[in-house]
Amino acid sequence: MLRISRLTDYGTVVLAHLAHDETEFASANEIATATGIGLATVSKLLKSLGKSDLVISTRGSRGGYQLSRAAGEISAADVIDALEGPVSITECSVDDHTCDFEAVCSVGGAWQRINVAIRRALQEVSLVDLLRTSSTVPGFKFAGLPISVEPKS
Amino acid sequence: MLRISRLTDYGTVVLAHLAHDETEFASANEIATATGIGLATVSKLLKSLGKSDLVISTRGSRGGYQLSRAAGEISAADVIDALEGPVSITECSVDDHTCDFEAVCSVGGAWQRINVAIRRALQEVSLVDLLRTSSTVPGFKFAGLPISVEPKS
DNA sequence: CTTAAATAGGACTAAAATAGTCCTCTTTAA
DNA sequence: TTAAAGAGGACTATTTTAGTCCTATTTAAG
Repeated sequence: MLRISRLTDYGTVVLAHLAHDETEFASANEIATATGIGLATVSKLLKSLGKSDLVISTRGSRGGYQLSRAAGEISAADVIDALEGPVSITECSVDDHTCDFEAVCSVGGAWQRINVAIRRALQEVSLVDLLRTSSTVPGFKFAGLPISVEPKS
Repeated sequence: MLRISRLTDYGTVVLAHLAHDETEFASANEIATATGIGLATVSKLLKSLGKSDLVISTRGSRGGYQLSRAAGEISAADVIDALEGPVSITECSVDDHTCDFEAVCSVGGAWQRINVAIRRALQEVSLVDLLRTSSTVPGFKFAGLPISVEPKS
């Protein structure tokens, strides 16, 4: 447990596609086809990512999405923030301390420190790292046949 | 987001109580009273913590719970493992890679590295740290009156 | 100037996880 | 023998999450 939601995971895949497509521009449809994630879901993700300025959208016919900045400048923390809201490991560490048990709670501050440590780990990994790793895990096979890790549309 | 469940948070409070009670022994009832968490919930937590050998139970009248080892030897990771199962930031990093999208997924390994970093952060914080922090956050007040951070039963 | 391909923004539903409660059984001290 | 505890589950309600769908807007191209 202690995991990111599946949508956030997908969001990373979507961003990775954009980071890695040589044109660095693609429609939701293209991304859905390339990644195997449903169009509606990809679309929803891209809208959220747009609100957080991780992608830039172009509307209208021939529209699509592109990364708002270099892949190296987008961290895992950015993605989680965009799709799940700010990282905070406990409820009480989220906003202005509205925990009912605060008076009685003998825990507390240490979670904040853990939070900082986790956040640092998440900030130190960028989309580039996420891509680089995948290329070092080659040779996936299906039914005995090697298949492309990144199907080009 | 990316947070531990509320029950895990409570679990930490429960363990902190045991770590900090000078007798280091208490019944579920006493802990519930002291912490303000419902008895049934405390009871459930302690049962789970017992299964993972973080606490030792004594059955029968005058029974109760105590920590199975020194508070310094119980890490936040232990608590999360006990109450939520092993930490793994993505679904695909959990067990034997049963992700449907693996063929198409260009992400992957980097999450594992993040996972390791998070786990390390969680392992480096023990119950002792969780307690120590609370004592450095003194002077909590309710309705203008300072109240004890740890109400003795 | 019309059409088709896109994104924007929500509303909505179904499924899954979570929190919390409750019941029955066993153990053990008094 | 009784009462106070824990053990182990079953169960329910709530909340969160995932996924879909609908309508409006934007824009390139014919």
